[in-house]
Amino acid sequence: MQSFDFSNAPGHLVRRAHQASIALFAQELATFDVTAVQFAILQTLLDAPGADQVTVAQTVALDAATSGSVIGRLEARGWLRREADTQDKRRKLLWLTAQGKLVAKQMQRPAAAVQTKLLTALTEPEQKQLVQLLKKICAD
Amino acid sequence: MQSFDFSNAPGHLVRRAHQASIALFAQELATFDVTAVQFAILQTLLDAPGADQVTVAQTVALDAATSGSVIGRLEARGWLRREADTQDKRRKLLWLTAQGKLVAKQMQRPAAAVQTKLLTALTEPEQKQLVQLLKKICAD
DNA sequence: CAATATTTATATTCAATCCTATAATTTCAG
DNA sequence: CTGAAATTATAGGATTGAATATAAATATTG
Repeated sequence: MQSFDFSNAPGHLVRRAHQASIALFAQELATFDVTAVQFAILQTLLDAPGADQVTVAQTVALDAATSGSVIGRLEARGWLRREADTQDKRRKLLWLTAQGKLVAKQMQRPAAAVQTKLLTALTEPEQKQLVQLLKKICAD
Repeated sequence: MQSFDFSNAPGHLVRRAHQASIALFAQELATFDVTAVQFAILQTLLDAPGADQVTVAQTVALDAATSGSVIGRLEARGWLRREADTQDKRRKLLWLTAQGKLVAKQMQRPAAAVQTKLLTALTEPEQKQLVQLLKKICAD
């Protein structure tokens, strides 16, 4: 009398995989006390210094309200600063601080290790396949 | 000067897939105003009436604190009731109300539709493969 | 049996997440 | 140019989620 088969429901599996990913990230980057989303924002700004919040939110796949609050925490931490855009006064442009740049780079190696460990149960071809399949269902 | 390749990072893809899943669920079950986690708990109790919170939490893959708060909301909504276990007074046993049973069953069809729609971009063999791969990385 | 350890539920705290609304700007249409 | 529409940031509210601490009860060990 099985009501709903969770063990094979992709939605449920994706939630669990996300849980595992977040937990692994926290563990692997414990010294930095940073979350996966915070890391993503820092990396985005490493590549695109001076981006505004909307652009960052889109890059990282967050809505504007969420990115705003995460960015606020990164600012409080001294890893980035917000600067009003003189051209468009609605915008605030984001810049990593020197310390922000430094830690953002230091985080790259452990963050890459997270990706590896997350897939450790899979063979190499399976790993590639999973990434391809996930990309397909995430395509806008 | 690509710092970190998000587009191929499984952690990031899993987060986005989870986002998509949650959004689809909310949309497909809008009439019930229920979340995926709430649905999972209701289904668990349909199969295992009288389970305690720890058992439910394990079944659904949540920690006890989180499941406690979700269950509190379901109770407030009148979909389940908590009953102290006379054998073990630490425990509270959970039972769906008549209304809870009814809506839990009504939710099954749209919830199944979510699973289908989530994988709509994939071919049938790809769908099966994705589920298998996710199960592998979620295995305890 | 008594002291300790474990288990269960809950409260608290923090973060991420989204939604809605609001304020300030900017852009666009007429 | 003026009014309407769109954009940007932010605030507030709700849920999910985990960690930690606590209280109560049960189980285990000496």
